[in-house]
Amino acid sequence: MINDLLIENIDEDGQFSKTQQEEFCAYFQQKTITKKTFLLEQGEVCKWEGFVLDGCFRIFTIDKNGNENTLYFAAKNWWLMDIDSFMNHKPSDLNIQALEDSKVLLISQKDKLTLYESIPIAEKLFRVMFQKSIVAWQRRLVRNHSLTAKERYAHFIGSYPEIASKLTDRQTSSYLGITHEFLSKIKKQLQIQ
Amino acid sequence: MINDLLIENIDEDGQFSKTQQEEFCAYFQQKTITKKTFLLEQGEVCKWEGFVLDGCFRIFTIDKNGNENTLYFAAKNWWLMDIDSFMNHKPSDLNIQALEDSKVLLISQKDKLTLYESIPIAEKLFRVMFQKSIVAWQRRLVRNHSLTAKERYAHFIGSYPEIASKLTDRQTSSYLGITHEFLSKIKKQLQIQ
DNA sequence: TCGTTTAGTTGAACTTGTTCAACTATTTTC
DNA sequence: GAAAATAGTTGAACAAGTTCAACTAAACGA
Repeated sequence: MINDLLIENIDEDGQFSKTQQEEFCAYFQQKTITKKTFLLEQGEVCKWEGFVLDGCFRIFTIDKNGNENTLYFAAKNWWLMDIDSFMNHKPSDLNIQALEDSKVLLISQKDKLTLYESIPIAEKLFRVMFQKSIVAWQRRLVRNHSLTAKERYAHFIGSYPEIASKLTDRQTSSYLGITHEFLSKIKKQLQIQ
Repeated sequence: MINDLLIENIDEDGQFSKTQQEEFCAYFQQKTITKKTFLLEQGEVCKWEGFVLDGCFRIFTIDKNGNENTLYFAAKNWWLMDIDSFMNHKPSDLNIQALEDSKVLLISQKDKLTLYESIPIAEKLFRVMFQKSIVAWQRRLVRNHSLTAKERYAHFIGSYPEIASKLTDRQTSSYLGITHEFLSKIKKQLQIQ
């Protein structure tokens, strides 16, 4: 019952024993989500941490003006959750929606705590995962401050071509922090050149 | 030899025993840094994680055009480091400079590893710390995408008045992602209203 | 304390990105 | 397969933020 993709993702360096791999995977439940379904809607408490086995999700907020703001996309081999809501048992500000038919592994709050106690190495592996995530957020901030929208778009499709190809322009623009009209103009400019 | 500020910061819920508090603190070395001194310069490997006892630091990048981009400020009771450089022993992209005479506690890479092995609870406490940090980065991104520069400035001085009061406008503007000229104009507008 | 550097201010011209509206193309749904 | 909804395109007017240059104010170093 070991899920290779999951184990490979969290335990790159093979620190788990075979038994631990099995126990680790046993905490997760597989779930199938159809396109456009919300895995989490703002207002709900996020009761799980998720790992994408297949498909793609968009994690986004909606502000008071109704504008959507995409935090990130989670395709195969990515984690997804509202950390704040999950940690503090409070209503989420985030929406998590499947962009296509998808499969995820979910672990509940209770099982996550049990996991950390039962497999102490897991604590370390998730700490490292969160550290890497911070680095990625810092880099994104710097890009947002130092690059133009055109440069950010080029960086995005260059860095995540598989994800970018699955998105509508509206979804891409809400990730880049620009309007979809302006993205349309950027794409036109890039064609001409 | 227990440093109350440090213990209070990392172990809010009092999970450490007295002995563990002492051992934890023993890994840290105090260092005094004079105003304008760099605790880390880009190109160096970040060999420590730091905790600010007193004073204030600015953590920033400099891009190819020479533009400075401030990731964050670290005042008393904040952590500071280049996570990527520290984790992966690679040259840092970041600069960390004291804005005033400051005192920090530093823990070396080696001691950090020893600490995690010797006090397993520390692993959990740092994991939680990193999780909180991700939440903060996500919120900052959403603000950058959904608020105007004027609104971001108002949010910043409202949220961190003590830090904001120590900064030059150039430092503040490099945090907000705008030019210092434009910040000057924003401040004028806010006065008139 | 004087001279020099650094920081802040202001205005004018400019660039980047937004808004709104009208249109076309594509998907979805029944 | 038609109708309806959603997505993308384009243009014109506008707003937000930048650039450059010239100036003033403040801080710093010898």
